[in-house]
Amino acid sequence: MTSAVDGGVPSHGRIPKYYAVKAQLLNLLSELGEGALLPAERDLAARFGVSRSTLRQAISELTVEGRLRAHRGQGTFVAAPKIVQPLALVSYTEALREAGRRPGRRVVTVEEVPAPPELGEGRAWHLERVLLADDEPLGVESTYLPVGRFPDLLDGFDPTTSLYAHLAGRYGVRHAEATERIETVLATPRDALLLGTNPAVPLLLMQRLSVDRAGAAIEWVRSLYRGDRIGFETRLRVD
Amino acid sequence: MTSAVDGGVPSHGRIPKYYAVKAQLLNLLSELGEGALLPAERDLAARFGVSRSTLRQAISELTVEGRLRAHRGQGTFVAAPKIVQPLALVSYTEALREAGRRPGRRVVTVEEVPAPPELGEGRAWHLERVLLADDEPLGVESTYLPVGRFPDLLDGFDPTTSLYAHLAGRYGVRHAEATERIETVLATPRDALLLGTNPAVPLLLMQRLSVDRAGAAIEWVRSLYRGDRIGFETRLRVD
DNA sequence: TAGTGGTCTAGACCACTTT
DNA sequence: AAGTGGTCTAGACCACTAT
Repeated sequence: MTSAVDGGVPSHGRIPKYYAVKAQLLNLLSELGEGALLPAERDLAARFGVSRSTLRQAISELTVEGRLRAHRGQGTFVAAPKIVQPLALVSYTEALREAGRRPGRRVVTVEEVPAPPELGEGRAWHLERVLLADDEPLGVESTYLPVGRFPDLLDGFDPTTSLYAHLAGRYGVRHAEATERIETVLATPRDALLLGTNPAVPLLLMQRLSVDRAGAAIEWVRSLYRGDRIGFETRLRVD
Repeated sequence: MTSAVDGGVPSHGRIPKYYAVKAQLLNLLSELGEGALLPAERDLAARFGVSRSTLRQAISELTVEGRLRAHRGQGTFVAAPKIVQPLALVSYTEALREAGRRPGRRVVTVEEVPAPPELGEGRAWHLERVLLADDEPLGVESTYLPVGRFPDLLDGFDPTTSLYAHLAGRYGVRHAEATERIETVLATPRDALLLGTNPAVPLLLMQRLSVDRAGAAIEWVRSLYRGDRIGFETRLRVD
């Protein structure tokens, strides 16, 4: 049986030229193999008989999908597969190690600011860090913590190490529960600089509000992950 | 305190022109308000003193972010806010009703196919449906179910209604647990047609494998949601 | 038929990296 | 200096929608 039930869906229109080019590029990628250098855009455009703009639209989509990686001044390379990270209350360090990658962090900002609304009134520490996997940017993470609860947070804390480990060790804090929201957004020029990508690449925006066993808000985290390099996995149970 | 710890992040380069245009458009959007018709692309390009291509790059990003919605032949409109759907083992029907929207489905395909590897050997039913919210496409969902377990699935099942309700009512099936993976991808021309969007819009790809209380695989689902119209929310607990 | 967004072209200049 | 990807332009044609 292969009956198709019509539902009012329009028939396939003509296929845009850049999409045919994308299909040809996919063949080329599998021939070249991971890590290989792609021919220059101007050469590929000539080979496929399209303008450079049209070729770039195809390359742009493959970049978004994580199949290609462009380096200004160098060229475009066939990329490695995406990382899959569990969606759970574990630290970035732990999760990445289990995925067989080398975690790292680069501190961008440490400052005290008015608390974001999610944490209520008062002041908050703002810690902004670029998350690295094998020394390459995977995401940028902004963590906000209430100053009232952690007044001396910065004493003896190395911001390139695990914050979760520090909170547990120094304050005995246990993350009990969190609400997390996931959506796609585009990079701002600032995000793009931090992530080493271009503004047209979609990111996974994750916003998390964590509470401890007493129900008090511990942290609010806003993370942007490169959609071309990472996906997330979770287990769902019936309540 | 507002000390910034240097982490080797490059200083801001020059801002691309399309990004300045995007900022101007954002101002315009808040003046116009939800549902308003935007001036034509050629007029906006003239107003901002840029080429139509550059204006379109700005408009394209705002479309991806869900702030604008383009209709070919009609114009571009200021969009409504994103839907937020809980990430849980509840049916689409239920979840959307709770979000205050009117759920709907449009059947694209009903067929019997070789089972996808996730379901093991054998044959599978493939049910492909466009998910609607207030009559507009929100996503496209492909569900695969083992024919061996549900041999007479199609008898007395209206594919425009809830599959979960049918499985529970006819077979007494309880979804006990699922593994779900989330990432971003781009639409193919076929997806774009089904979703009424253009291929440059990133989608949220969700792949779910559900098992019953006995641990047997019940279904494998591959869903594509429009990233400009929906986000997902989940609650995390420490094990 | 007129106006809209979607696609495509040929050419230009830029910032960046390598030689 | 030469080559790369990133941005931008002016103009063209298309499919679609409304009148």
